[in-house]
Amino acid sequence: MATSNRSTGEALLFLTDEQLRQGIEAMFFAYRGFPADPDRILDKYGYGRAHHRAIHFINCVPGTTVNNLLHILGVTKQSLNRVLRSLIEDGLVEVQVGQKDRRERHLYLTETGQSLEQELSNAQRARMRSAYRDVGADAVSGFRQVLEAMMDPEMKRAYWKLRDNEGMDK
Amino acid sequence: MATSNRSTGEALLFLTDEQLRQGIEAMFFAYRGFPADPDRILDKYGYGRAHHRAIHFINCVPGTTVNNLLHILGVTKQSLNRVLRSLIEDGLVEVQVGQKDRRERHLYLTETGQSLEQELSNAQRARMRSAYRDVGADAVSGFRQVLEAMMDPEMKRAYWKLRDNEGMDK
DNA sequence: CTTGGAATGTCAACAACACTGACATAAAAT
DNA sequence: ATTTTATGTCAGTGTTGTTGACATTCCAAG
Repeated sequence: MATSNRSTGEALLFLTDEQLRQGIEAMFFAYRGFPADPDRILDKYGYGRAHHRAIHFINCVPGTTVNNLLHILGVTKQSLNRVLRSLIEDGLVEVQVGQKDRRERHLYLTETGQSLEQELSNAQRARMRSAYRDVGADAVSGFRQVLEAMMDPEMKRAYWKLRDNEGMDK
Repeated sequence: MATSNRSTGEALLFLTDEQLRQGIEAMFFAYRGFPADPDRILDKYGYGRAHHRAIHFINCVPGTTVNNLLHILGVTKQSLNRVLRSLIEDGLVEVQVGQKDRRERHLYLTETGQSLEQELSNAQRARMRSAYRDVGADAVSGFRQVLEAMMDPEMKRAYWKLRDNEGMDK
């Protein structure tokens, strides 16, 4: 099991139940305030976190299909549809019927949608940036490593798929 | 808008919008699967995440008052009360009227409650332990540093208060 | 002792966001 | 021609959060 834990002494101190519990609680408290800044903005427009998530990932992968978005977000089509409908009605999201497969609906942010995305994004990045700056590059690297190691294989795939898609156009 | 830090060179590469966005998404995907293992256990008992959180922190700070728990969890008394009521009815949580101030209700886990807490805790720790082991102590340290830097001041206080309370008895 | 306020509990109504199940439509695939 | 896939929609339900209103209990100050 252990690779090279000679004495199993303090080499594994960070694996004690106590240390693990603190990590779990750190996740809880960090994530508790994490969406607070975007929430304030969303409130102004009568939207919730579900709208934010949809906007975020449509911006990330412009032209994504409904089905793809479903899997990224991990919700049912009924749940997503409710959110999408209001975003489309309000002119933040544009739907384009697929050219190759006309069953598919490709989703894009309108200019209005992009503008809200920027507003939300800036708010959320500000918190992250401030935290990153406080701790330095090495800590950030560790942060990312642990998060990626914590993901379910399925979610890790979604995460990397997004990173690969970056800069790609349809 | 662009955070190209040409003058400062690559020293601040981890502060680019792109890097920050990836950090945000890493948080999203990691937290998405984070409560999955406990959720499966809670389902068996007909409980939800709110019950888990209450159980977790009552276990952490035995004898905590309702009001204190309220602030830790960041919910209203009505919301917490619904959860507590079912936990008390089911015999997982015991209420003790305060001796000094008899308005206060001090909360404790019963043996049954502790047993469920262990079951949940073990499941959640397993994921965390596996992630920690994969990345090593340095990354874990960075992980914790970033999370703590991300917390709201109020939540940081709650977090440290819990850590101080450790090992204390009433 | 009376009054005020704090801590708690309870009831009702409501909203956001998730779920399931059922059904409809259009179009691709076989 | 039939099946499968992608999507949308309707109805119902559940968890978890919210406000607002009101009652109870009890400490503390006047």
